[in-house]
Amino acid sequence: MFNAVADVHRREILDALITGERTVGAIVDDLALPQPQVSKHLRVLSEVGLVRCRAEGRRRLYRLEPASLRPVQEWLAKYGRMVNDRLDRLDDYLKELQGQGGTP
Amino acid sequence: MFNAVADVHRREILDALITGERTVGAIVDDLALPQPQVSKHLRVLSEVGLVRCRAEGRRRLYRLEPASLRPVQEWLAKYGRMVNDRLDRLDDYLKELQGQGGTP
DNA sequence: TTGACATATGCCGATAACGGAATATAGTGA
DNA sequence: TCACTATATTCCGTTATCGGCATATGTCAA
Repeated sequence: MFNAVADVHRREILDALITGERTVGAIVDDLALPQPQVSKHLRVLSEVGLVRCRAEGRRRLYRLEPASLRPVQEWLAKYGRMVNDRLDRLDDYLKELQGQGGTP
Repeated sequence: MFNAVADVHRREILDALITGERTVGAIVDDLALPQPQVSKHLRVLSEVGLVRCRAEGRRRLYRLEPASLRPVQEWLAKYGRMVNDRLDRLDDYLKELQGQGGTP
């Protein structure tokens, strides 16, 4: 799951699916990646449940299954307040400023 | 960055640092990992800025730098509403229920 | 059925990641 | 200085990953 999201191209594929269902070919065009690679990445994303496939004629429509991102979101949530709260680093900033002196 | 977080042990190390600064030895004890591995993981985390090191005598105190998680958080935020919004999957649930019938 | 299109799969080579064991470095106290 | 503790680094073997290419599978259209 975390691993699936760790790959840039996989994230790009997910991003491309935000707007809705998309054909493999459409994704290929969007990302300018070779088609076999896109298929392989879609397979990985599919295996971890981040994406779902629906066949329509000879094309396959992939769509996001964003609920599968919840583990990531939940893990991140533990840090969420700290990430946003810039006051956490205020003392660090002060220390750094003191260490460097006012004018370089 | 995403890669650093993709590793289970690295996530565990980060988790161990949530409560505050910690010695390498303390982390080793917490996670029951061999010390060289912990040091290596800390190096990786350090290189992407997720963690900061402070020397005190012969020990090194590592602490979180949670602001470095912001890229992850921002990327995830694009899906955030969908992840939480269970209504997104309502139609899926309905379809599944219809497909399975009421009583197995 | 044949041929064109859409997608998936298999195979290969290069490279990176991870774990393990040994060892190096650095600080501490006698 | 010497021994000891704490941490980092190196080397190595194994395994996973990714990209590229070729090819298989399946589907439409005529």
